Amino acid sequence: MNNSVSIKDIAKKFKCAPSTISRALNDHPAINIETRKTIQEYALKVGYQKNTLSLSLLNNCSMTLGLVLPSITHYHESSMLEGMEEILLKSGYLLNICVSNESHTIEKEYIDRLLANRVDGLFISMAQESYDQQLGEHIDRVIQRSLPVIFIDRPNHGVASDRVVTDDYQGAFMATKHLIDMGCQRIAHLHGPSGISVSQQRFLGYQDCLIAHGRQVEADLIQYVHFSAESAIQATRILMQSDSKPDAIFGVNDEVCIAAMFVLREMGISVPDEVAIVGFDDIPLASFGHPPLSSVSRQSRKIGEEAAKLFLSKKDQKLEPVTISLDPKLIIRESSLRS
Amino acid sequence: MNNSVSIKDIAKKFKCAPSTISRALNDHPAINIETRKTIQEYALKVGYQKNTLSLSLLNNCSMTLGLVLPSITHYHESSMLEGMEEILLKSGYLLNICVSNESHTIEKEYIDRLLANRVDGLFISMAQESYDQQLGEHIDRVIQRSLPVIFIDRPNHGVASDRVVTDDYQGAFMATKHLIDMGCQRIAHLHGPSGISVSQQRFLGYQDCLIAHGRQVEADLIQYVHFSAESAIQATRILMQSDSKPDAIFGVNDEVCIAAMFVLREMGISVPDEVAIVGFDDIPLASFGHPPLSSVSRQSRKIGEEAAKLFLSKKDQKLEPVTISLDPKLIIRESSLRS
DNA sequence: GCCTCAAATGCAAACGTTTGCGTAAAATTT
DNA sequence: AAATTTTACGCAAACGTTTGCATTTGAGGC
Repeated sequence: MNNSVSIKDIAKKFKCAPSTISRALNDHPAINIETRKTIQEYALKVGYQKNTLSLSLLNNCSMTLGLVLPSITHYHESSMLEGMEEILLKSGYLLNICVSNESHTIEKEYIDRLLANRVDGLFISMAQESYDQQLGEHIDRVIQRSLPVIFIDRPNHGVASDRVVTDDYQGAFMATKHLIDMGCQRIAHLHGPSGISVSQQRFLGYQDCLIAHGRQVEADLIQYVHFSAESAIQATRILMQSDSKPDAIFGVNDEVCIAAMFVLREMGISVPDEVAIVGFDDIPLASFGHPPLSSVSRQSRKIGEEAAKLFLSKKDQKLEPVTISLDPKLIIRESSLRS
Repeated sequence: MNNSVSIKDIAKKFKCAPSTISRALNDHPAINIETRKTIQEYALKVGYQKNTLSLSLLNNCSMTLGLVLPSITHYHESSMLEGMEEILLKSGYLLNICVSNESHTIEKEYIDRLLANRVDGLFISMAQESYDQQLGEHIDRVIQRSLPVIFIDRPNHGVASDRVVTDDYQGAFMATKHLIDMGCQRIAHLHGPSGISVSQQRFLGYQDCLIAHGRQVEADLIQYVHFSAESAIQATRILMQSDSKPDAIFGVNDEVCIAAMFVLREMGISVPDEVAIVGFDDIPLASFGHPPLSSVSRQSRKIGEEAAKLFLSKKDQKLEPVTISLDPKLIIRESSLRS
């Protein structure tokens, strides 16, 4: 069943103490250089591999981290994961991935398992359920263990904590400003799920930009959608069939905007001339939309990198909570370009 | 630094042996029912959490699995991961995610770490480098440990092994057949990276279907691309600027097809009338393409589920290697529909 | 008061590795 | 040759938990 060879096994072979083998394998100078070589060669031959579990137990350090996400299928999330992996690979860590599917129960269960497995730190983007109902005891338990907890995108309520986020507010402000600059008069917003920080910040940026430019924030120009394309279809129809149609749409992410452009095309409404559109996330396919979709790029990959780096700096010294806010960048393409 | 409370700590508090605490927490009947309750309450109060590492060491079973993927940003991969997670969540496992970025060196490094951490099994989609150069010793080492290894999408060379795949050949055949049925005469193929099983199978399906219908397989109708949209741009231009233009394109995945449609639109070539297009993977945005993209759906999520189930059935009994091949499904949309 | 039995709990080993300290033998210095 | 140093290795504890077996305690039967 278990074919793995241990230091003890090797010790028996050489009729010496396990400590000698351990030192030999770690190239400890106290061991005769030839003995070392012999042992190392033998270990290689029989495929010895250090059992990290015993060390984790001993040193209270597992070199394993947890990443808890509501989902992973969006480009932003998977791209962020790749950035994180790149940094952690170099530092010798492994990453446990946990998809909560926006469920508080699942999130809690995963965090329990991660704690039981003694991860050295936790990256988390909180499930909507946890965020909505302000359920944070499962996170508190992690913090009480004095484990580094780094929030990604979605913070927890109230408590000061380490965070890595895009400045969604600023991104939304820029997008809205751009639409205003393009001469749009009635800018609609496809608003993301209401409980989520990202949705809220993007809405606030949109709202404040309108106000800052002396515009009204009209309730019937705001439609709520999920992060998926499907949910944007009906929302766009409602917007365009209302008495006071918008002449621009700022969407909470690119998927909903691409779906919106699809509906507009179906309805014979031209983009950007009749309705200009700006999305958020700058997914790879945004530039191949019809027309190419303007979007706020949020440096997804870099968010992962920064989160990983933040952990590395936190793990040794106890520092004050930090919020790293990455600047979004407005990528202007045809969907919002009016002459 | 380390705030976690152990069974020994509790034992001291109650002035009894660790074994008593252990039994009490596990509701062992040998322990007085009231003692049990007292101890359990205390454990809850002080936030005791079992240290799984010690058990992993003892039982040689970590309840942790490894997943090694070339990348994670494509819909197919992340969706597969979600399916896998769903099953593993129920079974109490955690998943270590490792992104090899198609590099053999990184893949090897990750597998080393996974083995050192004593994962109970491995899911892997091999890096192109490993596959191309037939480098498989790192995998062999895992198998020698008699750990369940389950290949996803990309198999290893020669060796009989457990696999979960889409029937790419059949999917490509269906797509090509559909284009033939639509009256297309010159069907081009955007061929994926040549070393990869998925590319090869899809090309073979395309080729065999053409031959089965008495068509020629013309070299200048085949263009090699990467899996990304960008690389498809030039390929499509070359195809359409050649002397003998195609009147249909079957692409190795949806991203390249969406990019191809973009170029065609730029060139004023109508889809599907002048060029019909069918992709592969059926990503969520396929249906919102201009026009909506026909595509072969490969049940990505189910691949993950099946892989996880296969592991669960393998972990106890040693069974013969199994290949689970999921049927692809052709989703016909406007991009290939000719009247 | 002695024996038996059951109930409740303790002991110790095990998993694999590291590491401070001890110790033997060999090499070097007086 | 004795004293000292160096070299090379062994011993044992530690990490947290489980578990078979031993032990203690108390109750009940005779």
